Amino acid sequence: MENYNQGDLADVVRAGGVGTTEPAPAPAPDWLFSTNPIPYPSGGDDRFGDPFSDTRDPLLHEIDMAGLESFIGANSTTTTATPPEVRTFFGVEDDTATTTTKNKDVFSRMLQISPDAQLPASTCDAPTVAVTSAIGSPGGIKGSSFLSSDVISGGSSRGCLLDTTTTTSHGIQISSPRNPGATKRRKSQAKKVVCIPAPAPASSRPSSGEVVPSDLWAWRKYGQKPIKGSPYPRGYYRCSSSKGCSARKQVERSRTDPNMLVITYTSDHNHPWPTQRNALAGSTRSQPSKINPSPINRPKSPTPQPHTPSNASSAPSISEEDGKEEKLEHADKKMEAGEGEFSEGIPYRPALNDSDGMSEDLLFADLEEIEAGDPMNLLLTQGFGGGGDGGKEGKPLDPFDLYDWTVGNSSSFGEGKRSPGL
DNA sequence: CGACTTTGACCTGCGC
DNA sequence: GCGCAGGTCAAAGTCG
Repeated sequence: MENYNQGDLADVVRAGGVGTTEPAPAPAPDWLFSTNPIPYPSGGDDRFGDPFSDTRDPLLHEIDMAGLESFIGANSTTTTATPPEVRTFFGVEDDTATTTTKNKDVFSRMLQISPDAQLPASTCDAPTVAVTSAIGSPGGIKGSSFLSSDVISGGSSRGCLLDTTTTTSHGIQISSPRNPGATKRRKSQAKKVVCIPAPAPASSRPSSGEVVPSDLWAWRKYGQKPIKGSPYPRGYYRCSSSKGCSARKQVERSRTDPNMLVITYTSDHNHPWPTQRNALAGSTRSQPSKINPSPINRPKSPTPQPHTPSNASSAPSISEEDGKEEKLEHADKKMEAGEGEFSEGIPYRPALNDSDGMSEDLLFADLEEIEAGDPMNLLLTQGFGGGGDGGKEGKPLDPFDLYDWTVGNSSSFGEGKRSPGL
């Protein structure tokens, strides 16, 4: 469900006004929220060529809007044109102020999407939550888009998925890389840009530095390039869950705000969520045990929901600066010990059933678990600051800790490590 | 052994 | 048409 369809890129991610390199002024621009209706769940024809587009994002299922309200809470700098749905979603309403200060902080760091998806790096410069409007999209912003793992789990509090689903006359071609049709549309290709606060500038890890949020999908890095004008390199990832999957994402730090990570999703997954262990194999490595996403990542629906990463830009990972290594290690050990794969409060169990056939019983049993002890759940219902993350030793639930930030796909993503072809 | 990361080279889109 | 910059490939090396 990459909820964006195959429309023109420009149509897909269209934000208004804020320029690219200039940090946006504090007040959120009008384009932050779509004025269009937000059909949720999505459907219709803007599915970006994803056969699974119909299915809702599992993550979506994880959270109920009510929870979101409190979860997303207050801060959002919203805008005038914010539709009720959206406002509610982001807790724009005043009464949502129940969210903790942390929550506010988190959102205060949220991103905005640049009008041009091509310039993601500059999009997140402003500490605001921006949601591109679904301009020209009959469907408007799809719920799943909002509730991507990025937004919810990975970025949930820390990031914002910007996705506008638009159907344009162009249509997108999802084809093999070398396929002219695909490569040709460099600028017209639909993309989703997600900005999330980055754990920290790669400074702590000069060479391997980037911290890439994980998500349910398995991504394999296939390239990295320095971007002109940006001190940070851009990493290129493709979905490794399925060979034929054309889903890709680019990860880079905002040139103006190193604390922000800009993730651009291109194309869509042509397969269901990875349910097999091996499908996540890669991610395990790059995102050591982290994959495990936060509870939120665990698909709630009985059947594996195809889903678009786009929504999920990320799952929880531990901040690099926050003792990520230790935590990860801990998590890994737990997994190995069978204490629960994906411990750390990460309910996601990809291997539950090889064939997507997780029984409802199991599923719901899991759900109960989630409801009972799921950090995200707590988060959603209680706001940040309180609950315990399953594996976090009862530490206060820090929104930032919640996310298991990967070490930039492990060791990769070293900044300036590579200067290929340039 | 399989999957991932790294990295130089190559290809292609896009602006001038 | 040219050159730049971005995007992808693929070989080599690494890791669990």
